[in-house]
Amino acid sequence: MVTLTKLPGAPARARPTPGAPEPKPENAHDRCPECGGTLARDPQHAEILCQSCGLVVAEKEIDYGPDWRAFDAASNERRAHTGAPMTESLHDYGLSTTVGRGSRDAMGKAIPSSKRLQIARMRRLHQRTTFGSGAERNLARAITEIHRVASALDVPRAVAERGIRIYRRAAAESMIQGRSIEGIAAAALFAACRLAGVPRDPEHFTRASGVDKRTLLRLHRLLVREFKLQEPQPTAQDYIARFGSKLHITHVAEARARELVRRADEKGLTSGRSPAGVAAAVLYLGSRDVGEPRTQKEVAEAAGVTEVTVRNRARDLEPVLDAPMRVEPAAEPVHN
DNA sequence: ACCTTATTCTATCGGAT
DNA sequence: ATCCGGTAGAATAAGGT
Repeated sequence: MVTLTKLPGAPARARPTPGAPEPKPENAHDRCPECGGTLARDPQHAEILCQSCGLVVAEKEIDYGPDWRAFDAASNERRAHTGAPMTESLHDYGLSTTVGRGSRDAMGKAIPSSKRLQIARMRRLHQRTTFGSGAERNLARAITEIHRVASALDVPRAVAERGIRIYRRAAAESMIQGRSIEGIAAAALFAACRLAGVPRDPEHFTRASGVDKRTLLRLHRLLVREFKLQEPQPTAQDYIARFGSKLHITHVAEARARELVRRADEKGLTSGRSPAGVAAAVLYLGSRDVGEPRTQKEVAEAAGVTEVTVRNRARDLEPVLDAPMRVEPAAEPVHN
């Protein structure tokens, strides 16, 4: 724990800003004894130093500012001063205690040899009853597995922990019986990835976890159904900006494309279709509508779909084309 | 393990500009 | 020559029995 510093009159700060030693000018009466320059405090290093000559006036200052106080259970948890952080990564959240091995008791007194045997026995029993129970052991196995696969696939730690949380829930609701731990573990991590918006290819999962793709997806569906997990579904709108900029179209064309998607969604013309394909088609039609046409080939390439798909989606969209959003005045003047 | 359904992809062709 | 529009069959996804 870093000792915090605080000068009289300075605002109380409970926590140093991490990574920013921001020396701040202090009050006028705080002057450097050497050069008379302004003093500043550096909470990171618990020092007070002169801004002009760099003299360290005081070190290891005590923070006399108010301590953090907790008024409810939630802040109590956040503001607790002791203990390792809780984590999903250990089967018992890292909160369990164990019987130690030392030859001295908590007060530092030597433990008489007559009691040593008894304590060793307690330790053994304690371990067996906590970690040794079937459910705990399986949970630990699952967590190990999730971490293993997560690191093989470069899944961020926070996402892996979310996967573990899902697994715990599945275990709590007796969904593991009759299914493989590895399978549920992989599916839980897979679901966590999708929920976090960083989906992984099921193929990679299969390779990293040894769970075959079909099983993985089936268990994943089970988890989604049971827990009503809401995965963010990418929409065509999400892709328009990205593909649009690849195609170097103007905002006018992009706006037209968005308008088309909106109308198509209303009429249910996009459901079941790949959002990338829809995005490609509206960009094709939209850019053409506003007089900066792109070929099917170009939009297809930008969207990573084939020209056929562009054509098919474009054909689907015909019903919404009859009321074009005229951005520029009609090109052809009428003579008569 | 096998079957069903829907969608997209690959490959290809003919017509239009 | 390139673009466009359409078709046939393979591949894939998701699902059910």
